[in-house]
Amino acid sequence: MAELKSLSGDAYLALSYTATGHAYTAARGPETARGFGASGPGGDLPAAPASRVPAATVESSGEQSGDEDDTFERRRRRRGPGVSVDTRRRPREQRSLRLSINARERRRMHDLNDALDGLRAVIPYAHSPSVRKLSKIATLLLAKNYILMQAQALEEMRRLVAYLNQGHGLAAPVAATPLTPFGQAAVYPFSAGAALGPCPDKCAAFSGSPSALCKHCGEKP
DNA sequence: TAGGCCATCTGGTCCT
DNA sequence: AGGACCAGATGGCCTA
Repeated sequence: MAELKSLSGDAYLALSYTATGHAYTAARGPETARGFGASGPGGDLPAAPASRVPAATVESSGEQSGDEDDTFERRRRRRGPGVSVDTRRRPREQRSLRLSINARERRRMHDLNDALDGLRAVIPYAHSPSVRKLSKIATLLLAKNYILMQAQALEEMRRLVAYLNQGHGLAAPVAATPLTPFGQAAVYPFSAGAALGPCPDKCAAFSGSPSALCKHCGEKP
């Protein structure tokens, strides 16, 4: 269960992926080794770590490479002629335009990844070098659930304020459901108190329902 | 080795 | 026309 161990114990408890029922995991290689490096020799082409770059990418990314046309043609043949960038352009112009489009797309994806990194930075899970980075899908799902939890916390807070404004003291219970101060324990998705659940990995401890992200969900404790 | 996750390339579509 | 966005294809790396 390394996937879930890679997160703080309860990080996944509210996580589920019901749309397709797929069991996503957070298992990943050490992301620190990836990163996005400085621009490569091709100008604005980022120097993606060679270890992650497909061979064809390496060839076609280097604008100065003598093999790039071969690679381009190979890919074009593989995919069939299709509609090239602009059939009225000369091949050299086509190639140049294609490279520019590729670079733009690469930048766009890097921006997207930067935004995801920003999201990872603000959602609560164990951030440490020994913990794998959340996958993209896990990041989005966790963020969604975190937002929902925060909204719920806000609502609890409003109820508490309204209650206090009616002249009641803090000593009295606010609602039928017992609340720890400010109701946080009831709404915070990763509280240590939510350690009991049907899943051996405690992933369903908070939501009370098995997480599709946890392979151990449904197993007998 | 299979499965998960990812980066990149590519063609298509829509928008400005 | 050019840029942004999207989805499919491909191949590499990592882990169980």
